[in-house]
Amino acid sequence: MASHTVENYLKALFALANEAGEVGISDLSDHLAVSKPSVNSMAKALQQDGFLKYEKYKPLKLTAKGKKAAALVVRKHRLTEMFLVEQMGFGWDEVHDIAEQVEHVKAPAFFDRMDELVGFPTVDPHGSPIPDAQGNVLEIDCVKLSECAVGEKVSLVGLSQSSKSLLTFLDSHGIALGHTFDVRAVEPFDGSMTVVHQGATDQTFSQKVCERLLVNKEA
Amino acid sequence: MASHTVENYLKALFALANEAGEVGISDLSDHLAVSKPSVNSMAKALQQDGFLKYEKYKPLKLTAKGKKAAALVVRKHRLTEMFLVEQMGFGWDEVHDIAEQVEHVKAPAFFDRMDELVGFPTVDPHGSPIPDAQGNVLEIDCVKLSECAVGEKVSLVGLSQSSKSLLTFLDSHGIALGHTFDVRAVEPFDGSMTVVHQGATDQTFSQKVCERLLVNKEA
DNA sequence: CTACATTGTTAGGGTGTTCTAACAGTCGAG
DNA sequence: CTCGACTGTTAGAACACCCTAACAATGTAG
Repeated sequence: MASHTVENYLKALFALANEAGEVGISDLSDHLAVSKPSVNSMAKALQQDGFLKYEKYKPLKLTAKGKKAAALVVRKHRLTEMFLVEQMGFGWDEVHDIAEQVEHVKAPAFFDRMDELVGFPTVDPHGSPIPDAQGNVLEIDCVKLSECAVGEKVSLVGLSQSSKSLLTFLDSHGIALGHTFDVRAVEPFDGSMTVVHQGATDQTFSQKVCERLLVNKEA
Repeated sequence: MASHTVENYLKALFALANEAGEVGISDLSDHLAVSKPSVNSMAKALQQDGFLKYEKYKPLKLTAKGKKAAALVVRKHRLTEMFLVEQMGFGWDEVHDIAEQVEHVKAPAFFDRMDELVGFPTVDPHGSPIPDAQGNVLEIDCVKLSECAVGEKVSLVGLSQSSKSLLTFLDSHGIALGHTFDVRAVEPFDGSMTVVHQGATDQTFSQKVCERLLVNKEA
């Protein structure tokens, strides 16, 4: 139903709205690498189709219909990533770009079969939740590693805005989802943290890295 | 490189040119369900890009570049079909429409991995040859069942223009690639043929069906 | 409260792909 | 050899999406 382009706008809206709920034209313009006038006119079109609430000079807000449509695109993206990793043997740092394209396929059966073959997962290879077939998204209970205090023991459950370079960095340090960290020290000067990885090796991460690691405080 | 649309034109050109080598504007117009003026202007564009030789009022001819590009699209399509059947458990009658969309993905690694996972096949689930990565197409040695004479023993190696309804028909008669037929009788009135299927059951097919079944005379 | 930086909007234009309506060329049947 | 049927072409317009240039609104810092 929705074009390639519309799906991409919805996905971006969904991603940017996560916390705020509201998105500015410029945010979208940056995120999609498209000019502001383009976003502006697309905003009008999306409102026309009932995906968006839009008033001049006001931030954009997805409607219920828009949220659902966006979640279903995200679902296709994340199921594809999961399938690429689990069934096709790709690395978690290789799958994003491929999924970006496959997600636009219009064939529910294709994604349903992927879902089945990877065992109905709830999170993708980067720990992001996979919306269900109705477009409902499960919230994951986690905090940024950068917000943890010395002495806490946590495990990695996800990444915020995983990028290829972050994934490569993590790979090169032998870090994967589910791994544990004991927070040993936080450097007040630059916010870098020293942790014990998997109860074995000491590693130090910059604040930039720590802000991207989503962890779960262990029971 | 080539857009979605261009890939579809190339694929159609490739399919229609198989025997003739030359294709009329109207053929493409019918095959792609697009108006003749649209085909006309696309023909000019494709020539501009060196995919096509086009002169006013003359049939269209793919150049070497065009043939290769087309073969590579067909390769993506057929590899996808093979993957859908072999790895994802779809029926041979379900895969065409999905592959039609997946074939446009621009990610060589994705198709290379499919190729590997299904064991570098040379034909797709309908017996059509899969062009290699350089765009070379292997010719398959076969004739139409309708051209066989009484007494011949043949095996099914492919289908010409497999459509969903043909595949469903074959499924419902328990017929699959590799199955054997002994030609028992040819009805002169309507060209229908009676054969022994898999050395066991007698079946009668209309001429329409027999023209679509590509078979190999057994050694 | 004004001034500037940021953000958003309008106007106008470009490309790719499609269409319909009208016209022109080609080719076979008589 | 002409006529009609078919095939192909031109002209003109639409839609989706993108852009730049110029202008307007907003909101914050002094």
